[in-house]
Formats: sequence, structure tokens, C-alpha cells
Amino acid sequence: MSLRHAILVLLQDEEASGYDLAREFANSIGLVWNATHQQIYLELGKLNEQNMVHYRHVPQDGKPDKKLYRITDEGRQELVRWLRRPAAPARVRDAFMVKVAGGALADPETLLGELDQLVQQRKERLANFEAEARKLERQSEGNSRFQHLTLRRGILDQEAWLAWAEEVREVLEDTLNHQH
Amino acid sequence: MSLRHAILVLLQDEEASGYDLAREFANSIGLVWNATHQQIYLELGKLNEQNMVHYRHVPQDGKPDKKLYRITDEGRQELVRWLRRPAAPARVRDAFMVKVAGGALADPETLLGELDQLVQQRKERLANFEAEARKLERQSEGNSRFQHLTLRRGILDQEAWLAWAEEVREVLEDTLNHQH
DNA sequence: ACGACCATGTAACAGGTTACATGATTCT
DNA sequence: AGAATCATGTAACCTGTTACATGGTCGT
Repeated sequence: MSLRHAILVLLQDEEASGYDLAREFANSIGLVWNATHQQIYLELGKLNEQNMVHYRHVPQDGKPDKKLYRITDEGRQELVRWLRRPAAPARVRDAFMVKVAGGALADPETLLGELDQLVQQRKERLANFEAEARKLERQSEGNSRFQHLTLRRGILDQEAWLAWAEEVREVLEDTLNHQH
Repeated sequence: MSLRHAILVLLQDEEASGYDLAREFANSIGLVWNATHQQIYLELGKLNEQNMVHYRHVPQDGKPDKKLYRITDEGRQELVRWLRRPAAPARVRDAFMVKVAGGALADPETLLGELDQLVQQRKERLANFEAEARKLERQSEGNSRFQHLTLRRGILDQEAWLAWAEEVREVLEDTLNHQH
């Protein structure tokens, strides 16, 4: 149960709304920990009850009002306690990989099509991460080195995936040629 | 809901018990899709009810009896249907990465210790994958090229992680030196 | 003696997903 | 006219985890 800790880590640097957090989970941190807005609103509610975060209500015009959350001392203490405990082992759930493993049954054209789409997505993500990393490299305050590491992880991960995708493409194209 | 499909993919090549599958999920496929024995036994039960797998009861001496499952035609059809549908986006849950992102609050010694342990684990996994890959390269039948791709993914993933870990180590050691 | 391996399962609970609900503004 | 963005939430449902339960063999 450490969605709460991921949220606390994000709130360490900035005041944010549930919506803001959902965006971050969809982008940068999403590679490492993902969550939908429903989960996030729920967890923010609990964290607030337990005094680990506080919020202020911000009315806006043209847009719906929002709640800006920030971490409390209690929240920071909880984070520190969690950081000391050994991390739960990493888990992955990658359906496309399962497909490749079962590739003999699939038809190669469809898989190639899907591969192309995923390559496209990963390349975009890679470009985003690289742009963000360059931004961070220019300004170096407190936590930025650690944020930079998160981005580096994202970059290395995309690169590894793309290299692998090329190997997959070769095998699929080969399978295709031998069918004719 | 595609634990069922991961199981069907594994059963494509071989007859296996729930226990066998659990071992595979813990090792090779685990990097890509993880599941505990409880989940697996439950899912095998459902798959059996729906005639997607069948099993034969195998008495053993010295060891408990086991059920060896194999995929049925219906199961294979279901797999093919699933392979045609676009895969659900990959999800990750890596608590250690979240820790690194919140690194400013953590004490570097503890994180370095944990990093060392994880590096150790990943190196072992890498060695395993490489050994398995070499085995597969010698024998090349039907599905082995796709199994090989799965292993390649594992290998590239470990390598990328280890490269990243070195960057993390540098930052942590640096933080440590500046504290004194 | 003690732990690891083989082998299967049930039950309670926590976590996560999908569907539903609302509504103004801005871009295409 | 339609889709996307901002912004919050509830409820039903499905999935996944943790705890419990059993018991023989083999290696150290």
C-alpha cells in the first residue's frame, strides 16, 4: 500500500491538486507507479483525515474550483518511516510482452501493427523525458538531482524497450516471409 | 483480466501443474507478468470450468499428487481472440524508484545499502536469463524464437536497470560526501 | 532438528478498475 | 458541432495480497 507514499513524494516539492497529481502519474512518474484519478482522490481523502496532508480551497473562474494539497509534518514523518523500510519488490504487467511470448499463435501482421504503434508512443515518451531532463540540468536546486534520476530511469527504459522492439520486428518480419 | 491469457500462453508449449506455472511466474515471465500460486490455482479452476484447459490427475510417491493441465481447442481460440485485440498498456509498480524520487528526505546510507542488494539480485537474474538464452539458441523449434525474445527483453531490462543503478550510486555517494 | 521443496487449496481483506455523474470553457 | 481540458467525486465490481491450512521427502 504505497500509493500514499508516491503521493507524499510528489507533494514534497509542490502544492498540487488531485488533478495535477493524476497528470503526473499519467506522465513522468507513471512509468514507475501508476494511478487513476479515482484512486488519487480517494487516497487524498484518507491522507487528509489522517492529517498527513492539508488543503486549501481555491476558487477559479471559468474553471471548476480546486483543492491544493500540501504535505504536513506528520506526512513527512510517515514518508521518512517508509523510506527506511525495505521497498516492496517491483512488479510489472505488460500484456504486449505476453503476446510476444505466445507469438507462434498470433498472426505477425497484427503484431507488427501493434508494435509500430507502441514504438511511436515510446519514442514520444523518450523525447519528453529528454526535454524534461535538459530543463532540470540547467537549474540545480535541492531535490532536482533525484528528479533527474527518475527521468534518467525513464530514458534508459525507453531506449532498452526500443532496442528490444527492433529485435522483435526482425523476428516477426522473418516469420512473415517464411509464410509466403 | 489477462492472467488467464498469460497462463494459456504458458500452457501452449507444455503440460504443467499450478505449481510449475507459479515457478515460471516467479522466474522468466515474472518480469513481465507476476502472479502468486493462490491466483493461479483460482484461475486454473475457472479456466477448467470454462473448458479452456483440461487436466489429468497424476499420483506421485514421496510427493503430493498433482494435476497436469493442458490447453484445449477452446482455450486456444480464446488466446487467438485475445491476441487480436490491442494489448492493455503496460503498468509498473516499483517502490524503490519512488524512494529515489523522494531521495532528498531519505538517508543516503540506507538507500545505498538497499541499492547494493537490488544490484545483486538483478545481476543474478541477468546471469539466469543469459544462461537460458544460450540454451535456447542451440535448439531452434517452433516457438523458441519467441521465447528467446522474452528472454532478450529480460536481459535488456536488467542491463538498463544496472546502468541506471550506477548513476544512482554516484548521486548518493556524492550526497553522502557533502554531508560531512 | 530445521529449512527448503513439492503440491494444493480456502477465506478475508485491501487495492485497483470501470462506469456513472456534473458542467463550464476553449480549441478544431 | 464535437472533442479536449479542467476539476471533483461515488459506487459496483473485479483483482490481487496476506494469512491460514496440510503434510511427506530430502538435504545439511
